[in-house]
Amino acid sequence: METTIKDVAKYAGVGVGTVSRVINNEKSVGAKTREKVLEAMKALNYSRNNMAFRLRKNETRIIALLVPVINHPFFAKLAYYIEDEASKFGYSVLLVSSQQKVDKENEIITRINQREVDGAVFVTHYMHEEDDLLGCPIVSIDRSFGENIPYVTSDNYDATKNAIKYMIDHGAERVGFIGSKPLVPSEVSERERAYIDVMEEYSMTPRLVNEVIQHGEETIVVSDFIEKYPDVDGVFVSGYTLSQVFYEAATSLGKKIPDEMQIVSYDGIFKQWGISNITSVEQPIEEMARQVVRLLIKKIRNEETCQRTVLKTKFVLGTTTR
Amino acid sequence: METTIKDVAKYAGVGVGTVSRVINNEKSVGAKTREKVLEAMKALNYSRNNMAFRLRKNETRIIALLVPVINHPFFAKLAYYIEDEASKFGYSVLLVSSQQKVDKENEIITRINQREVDGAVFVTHYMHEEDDLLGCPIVSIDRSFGENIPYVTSDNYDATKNAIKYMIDHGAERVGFIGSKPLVPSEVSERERAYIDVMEEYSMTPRLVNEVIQHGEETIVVSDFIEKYPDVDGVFVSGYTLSQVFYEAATSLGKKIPDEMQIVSYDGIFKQWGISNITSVEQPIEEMARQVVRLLIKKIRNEETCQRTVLKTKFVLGTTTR
DNA sequence: CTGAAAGCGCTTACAG
DNA sequence: CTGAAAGCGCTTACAG
Repeated sequence: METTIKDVAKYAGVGVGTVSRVINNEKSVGAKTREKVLEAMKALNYSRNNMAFRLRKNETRIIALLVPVINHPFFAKLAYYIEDEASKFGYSVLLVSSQQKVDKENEIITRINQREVDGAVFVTHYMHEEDDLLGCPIVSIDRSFGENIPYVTSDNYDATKNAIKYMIDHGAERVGFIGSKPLVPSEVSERERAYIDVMEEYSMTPRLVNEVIQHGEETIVVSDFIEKYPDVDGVFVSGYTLSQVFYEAATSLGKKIPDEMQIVSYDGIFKQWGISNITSVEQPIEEMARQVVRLLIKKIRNEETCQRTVLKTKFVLGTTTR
Repeated sequence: METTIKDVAKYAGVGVGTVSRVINNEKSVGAKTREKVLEAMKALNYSRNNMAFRLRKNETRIIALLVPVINHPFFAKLAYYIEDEASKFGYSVLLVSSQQKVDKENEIITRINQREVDGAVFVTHYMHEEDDLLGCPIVSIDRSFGENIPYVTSDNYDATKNAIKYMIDHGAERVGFIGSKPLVPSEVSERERAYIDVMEEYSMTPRLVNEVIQHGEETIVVSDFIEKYPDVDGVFVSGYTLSQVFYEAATSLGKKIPDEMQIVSYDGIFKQWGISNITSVEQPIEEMARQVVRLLIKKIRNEETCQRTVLKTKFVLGTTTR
């Protein structure tokens, strides 16, 4: 039905090998022969069957992107740049949302082992045995699954420290921290550590809530925090959704921002999404995306990679700090 | 290197056909034989090479999703539900951002013709010859490329009409319309038509800007509009980004909303993205996504499909109407 | 119930 | 420069 290399060969009166060579632009083909083949291809409207190509070459030229949800500013932006970067290397991106379900994650791991993809970017919240993950090269963001899995992250510790000090320098005296505790060892935990260190350095009492938060439970955690620490006048919020919820909760409680309460968020800025103007530590998402793809390509090609890449964040002033 | 069906067969002391039958859960295999094969598979840590499988079956079990950008609430949400629905049918989603570039779109069309995917969802703004698009089944959103390409849309005309009447009923006397004109015939144009019809019905003067807007140019168009029609007291904004920009511009111009100016947006609501509370015609994105996938699966299976599917929107009151 | 063989559409040594 | 042939790892009639 579909025209194959054989049809083209017959039409052009050459062998299939020759057709293949023309398709792949090999120089070792006579001008006249090439001409004939090209004509035949056009006449028969031939296009290569990539499934066969891939089987033969044993590569899919596809990488998987596993995110908790794509429907989220951070991951959507990440996906955008990952796709863009991957396409520069001739790779396509298979999108997989784990929906924060562990079996969904395992499903994709199975498919990786079945060589549906040449490699994968893992942005995920569950534990996996490193051994299960060796079906293909993997890179990750913000966390490591093991020695063989490089990852990209941002300067969580320093950035958080600076952000908190900024609030203190600008008058905050009772600074709190609210975050969603990662389920697994993750660089995100550095934010909490930074907070605690600053509190110690300034001899301030920590006002800290850092729990495992399920998607949708942000509101509860925020009200708990506000109830527990009604006197805070500066808050570091770790994470985008949380910062949105916190901002809304604080304003609807009648807090004057930033006069009565300052807010800084890690990851709170998505101007293009029309989101409110919270002072934020902005992650270099584009750069993270591109780096992670380049790392993955290197892994696929069996080249040396750096196990941990730390990128610089940017402190962006909004209207929620003095 | 990787263990194949042959290795398993040898290990289990059976033929490769038998192994294949076990893998595919065919009943016609003796219990003991099955046992042996299963053991061998486990012992050798076998997993099927899907590239070979696909070549043999002539299907990739992948569908492509072509969007202008994934980094946008509407498309991200769409992608989320498309992936979810597709996975129910055993399909994966290949993500392709056209970045609003016509050559990027053509690139993916080529790849479709190369049988990288079994089908595609096209959400795109450029013209394409229907003939070029017949490499595999395609479905679309909001527009039709031709008789062979079914699409899903929302009730643009009725919803817009109702929304505008709502503003008029609530006191608006000089109602404007601002939108981004589609480059191609699209159901989105029904919004403009609805606006014009209402203006006529009420004998009101149209205050209309509907241009082709490049990504990033929204601000200019909005200021043009405001300059051109400084007296509007009600505006229908077609599209998400535009509505964000418009809302910001209006407030920063000191317009009292909704007292001096009402705003209704098509597609302006993305609560989970922390976006402001604009009265909106809300598209049933989840349902659109699921329908579009089901249509595509039907096309792939050569079943009958409905060429045009119209889904109901919801009018959601926010704080920008009286 | 099971094995040997053909074939999916390509690529790639191997000869010439 | 080019053709015939083997083979990528599967599935699936075909015989038995």
